[in-house]
Amino acid sequence: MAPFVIACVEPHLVPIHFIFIRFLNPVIESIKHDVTHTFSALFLSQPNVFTHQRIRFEDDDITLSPAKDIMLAIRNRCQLNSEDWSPKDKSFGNKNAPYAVFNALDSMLKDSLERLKTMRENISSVKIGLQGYTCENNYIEHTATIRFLCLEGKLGAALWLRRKMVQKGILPDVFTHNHIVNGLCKIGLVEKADWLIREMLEFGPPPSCATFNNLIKAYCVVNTVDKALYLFSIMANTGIQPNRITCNILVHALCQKGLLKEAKKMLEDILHDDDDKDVPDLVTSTIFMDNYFKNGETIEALSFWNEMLQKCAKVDVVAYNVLINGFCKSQQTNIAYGIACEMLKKGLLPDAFTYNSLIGALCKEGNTNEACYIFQVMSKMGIMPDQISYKIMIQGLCFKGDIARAKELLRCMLANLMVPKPLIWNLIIGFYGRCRDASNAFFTRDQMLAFGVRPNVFTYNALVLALLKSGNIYDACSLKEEMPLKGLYPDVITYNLLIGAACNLGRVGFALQLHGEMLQRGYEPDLITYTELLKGFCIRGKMKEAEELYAKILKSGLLTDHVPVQILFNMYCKRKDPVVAFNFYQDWLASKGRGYPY
DNA sequence: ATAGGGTTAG
Repeated sequence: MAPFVIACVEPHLVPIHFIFIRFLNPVIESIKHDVTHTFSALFLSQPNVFTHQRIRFEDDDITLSPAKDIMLAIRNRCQLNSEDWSPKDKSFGNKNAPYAVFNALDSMLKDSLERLKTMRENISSVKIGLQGYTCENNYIEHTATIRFLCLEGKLGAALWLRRKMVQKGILPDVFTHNHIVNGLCKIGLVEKADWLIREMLEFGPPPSCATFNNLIKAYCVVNTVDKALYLFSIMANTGIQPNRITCNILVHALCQKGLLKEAKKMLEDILHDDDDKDVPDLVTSTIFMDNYFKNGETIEALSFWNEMLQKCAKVDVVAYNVLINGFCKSQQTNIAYGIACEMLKKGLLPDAFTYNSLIGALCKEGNTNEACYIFQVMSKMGIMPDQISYKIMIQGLCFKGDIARAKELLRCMLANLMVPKPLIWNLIIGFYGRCRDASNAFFTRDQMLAFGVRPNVFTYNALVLALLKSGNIYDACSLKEEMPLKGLYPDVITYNLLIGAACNLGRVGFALQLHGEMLQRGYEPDLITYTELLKGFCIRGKMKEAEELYAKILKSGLLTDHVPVQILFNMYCKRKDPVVAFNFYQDWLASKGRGYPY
């Protein structure tokens, strides 16, 4: 992908890089060949291994070819991606880009040389493995491979290799197992990780505190804190002492669920006989401070900060970031700014989180000039803006209507070899949609596709909006039909957009047809759907249907804003039914008094 | 060596 992006950004730089590729390619190819052969030899000595296997687990199964994955794992360390090498799109020529591109080329060169080095090392270690075939060498090599496979997310292969080792009577150590547990959790196979820990408890190696922490964290992430707590109790039963990290994982999860009191209680219980319980843990305090800021309780948050300053040996960048973000979120950007300066004076360097918080706050204030300035400062301080920085800036600029600068930043990303996530493209497309500029919306979508970014439901909804705003309901509907062909499905927003547009055109029949289709496909209409339909009935003067629908809304308990009420009220007024309108209004007030939300 | 807190979310 990287060379492809360079090609698009700076076509005139192609020759330099091309020479570079041409120079390295024969070397790379010969080594790739060498690696493949050495590995084939290694694996072919075991007949069943090379055939593609289907590994079946108790509760799930993953189709994979472990040997291939393992070989790829080794080769990936050596691979230079020279495939996508074609200068296609020349529309991104930008005079400011060469420096960035040279930097990128420079780092790619270093990277490639680095890869060549590891490749040589790998080959020699494989050859040692073949000739010597000592157990110790194999053990080190295999556990390293397992770890690498886990980092790559190839857990099927990692588990397979582990099983092979176990079958040969060699048990990988607890660190290797922890990598597998962590890897399984990262790709969402939490149950599988749970199984592995049970396996470890039964057959060894005995799980460590870190093993449990991995799984406890995973259960918290998928919002099954009860399971995490259960695991916590298992831990105690098996004689493994929970540590600070265990506490922090659980405290964090409980706080996020709004169970602050429970979190504090648990902490007290665990730290009951801890000698230095008077010295607060920096991470724990940071979690509490963040939680209080998020609940809008600034004074409590600050009391944690003061305690940290007094009792902790030193505070760190994360603690400062929580403080800065807290003030940013409460729209006290100047204070946040001041704290960032104080942080610098203490010798703590702000990181991407710090800058992103500040930029976000400035954008929210509408101060995009200042935000742009901080954005530049960030780069000068050596912190490269990440996808989030760009997202915040582009969103702020689009909101302000400054599409020129927003697009400039998009170009900047591409020049820095960052491929913008769909969200960022969607912001630009959404802007054009709101401006009724369907042609630029689709042009941006095409650029997105050209950079290999797949549109998502939000992209389609933005495009549907663009078409509807420019009065083209027919094409908007075709777009909805196109979605399943691309593996995407319209959602409630898509339907609401179309239903709303149909109603505005007075085509209530068509709106109802869409509503029916929505129900048929299993989508639950929401308040917006009903509000749009209500509007449609009122526009066509179908008072009976409107009133029936309103009754349905009331009954469903969906009425959480005043819009449907206002639509009906305006209708009664327009129809010169002042008495009806007044009574309706009175009824609504009374229902509010009885505890209805609106 | 592995595990903990902070920035986005249409």
